[in-house]
Amino acid sequence: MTIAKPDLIEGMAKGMAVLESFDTERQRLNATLAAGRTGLTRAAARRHLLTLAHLGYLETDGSYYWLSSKVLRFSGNYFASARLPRALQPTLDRLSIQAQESFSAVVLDGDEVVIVARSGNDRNPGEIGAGRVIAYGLHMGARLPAHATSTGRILLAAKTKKSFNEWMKGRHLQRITPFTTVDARSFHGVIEQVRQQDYCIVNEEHELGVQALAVPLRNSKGLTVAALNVVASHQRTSAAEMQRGLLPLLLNAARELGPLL
Amino acid sequence: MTIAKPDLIEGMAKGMAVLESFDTERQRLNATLAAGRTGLTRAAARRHLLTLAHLGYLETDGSYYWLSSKVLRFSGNYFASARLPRALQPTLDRLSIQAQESFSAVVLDGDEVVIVARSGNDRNPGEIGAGRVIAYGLHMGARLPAHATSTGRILLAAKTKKSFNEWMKGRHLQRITPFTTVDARSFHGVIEQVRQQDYCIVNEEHELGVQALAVPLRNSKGLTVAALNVVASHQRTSAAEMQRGLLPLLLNAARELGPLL
DNA sequence: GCAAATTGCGCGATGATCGCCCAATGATTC
DNA sequence: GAATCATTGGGCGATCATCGCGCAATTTGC
Repeated sequence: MTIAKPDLIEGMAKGMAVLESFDTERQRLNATLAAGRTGLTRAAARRHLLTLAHLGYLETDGSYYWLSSKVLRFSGNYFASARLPRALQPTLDRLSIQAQESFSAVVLDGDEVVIVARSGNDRNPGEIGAGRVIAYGLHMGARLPAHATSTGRILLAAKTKKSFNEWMKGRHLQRITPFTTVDARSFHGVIEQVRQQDYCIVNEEHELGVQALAVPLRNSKGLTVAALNVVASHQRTSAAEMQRGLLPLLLNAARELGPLL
Repeated sequence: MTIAKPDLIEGMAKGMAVLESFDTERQRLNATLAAGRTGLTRAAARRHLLTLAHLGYLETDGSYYWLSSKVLRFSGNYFASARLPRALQPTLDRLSIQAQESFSAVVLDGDEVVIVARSGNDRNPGEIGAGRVIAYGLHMGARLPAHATSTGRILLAAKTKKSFNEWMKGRHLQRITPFTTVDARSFHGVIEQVRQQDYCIVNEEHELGVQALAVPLRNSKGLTVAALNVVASHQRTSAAEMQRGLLPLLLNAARELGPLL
């Protein structure tokens, strides 16, 4: 897939780049900004923005552009078609009711994990309309850095050593919090440990005050297809408690889900 | 937006058509099928499929293609940027806990409504892994026909009469269940009634055994920006009960949300 | 109120995309 | 089993959509 033949549509690639340039940091763009973010010329960016707006994927006030709800078509179709999220969602819902915690299932996409199913009432009660309404920004389709998350480490540990080494090759692990493991040698050790215990606890390496516990989801052939995790407040729950109270829950769910994946 | 200038990128429009041709009915396509669904030539469809696969939006086994989890980037970015779903989600979560029912917020997109926020535990307990795991297929980004849904009718009733008439112009209302209103004259009456009562109950016109109650969500300027609804089993809850028990809840939520929209 | 910077957009040149066509593969029938 | 038919993968030259330059209009800064 990495090898590009001379019969690839360039206009489409640029358009997708434009559409992706609307990310969490920059949600409203004009032609100049989009050109800057995508590397296109201003004129090209303008044409692509106009086209995308014409097609309904962007809304515009004439000079600035932003994503419209039409982009949800894709995720809607994905959720309708992909068996993975459909198979996982009921279990996640059940878990969140049983444990009163927040659960997510993710897959690996490059150096990030993508949330494909989630459940849990982790909004801050009483804070409705205030700053952050979805705690930790964990919505469907959200992407988080693989190296600093429990699920990411599970999925990295599931790679063959060769494939993992390739992934690490020349990679600079970004520091997210003061506790993030950024040293390559240490990180190799961390992954090795995950391989051995077959679960992963990450403590405040991605978000301060948050700790997460993840397990792999393997299909009936033993192939890891996703990772399942639970996040809890660092203050409220200790790592030991997590391991005692939540790990069996996750492992059970993973075992139960195996045949469906 | 409807007027297309001669500086619109055609390749991009075709690519998006290809990407959208993976819908609920057809989830796996090869070049020939995609060409048929989009109206492109087989050669063009093939190039676009290859391009999309190369960019990571599609996965392929060499001949067939299907959506990959990368399409969730867009919805992820949309959820991160759009204030509407962020503002609504906590309220919906609260409602579903209070009422133990399933709530959705939707916006209108052409002749369909798109779910932009939802909550509720409407999975069928004990049916895990069986046929339908997410009851009624109500996932984020799902699209439902506007004319047969409570929310759709709310949003249609919010249009000016002129705009509504344009929407109706030459439209054939599709029958979804034996109870769906398909006669244009009757439908005008239905919408008129929604205008007057400012809420909408729809009974088994979209799915047998399901009844829904919706109210408009208006911003502080009085403009209807979305619709909020609750669905319940027809057997379990009567229309009168819905009106008595759930309508006040919805109206309260709508009033509460007004300033945030 | 003037100058500098930014933005909107027309235009001719160019190269990416078009779809026809052929070969290879798979399906069907006798 | 062989021969025919249907379908698919992919090359090739022509053509037309896209490129980005550059000007005019507009906004910003002082």
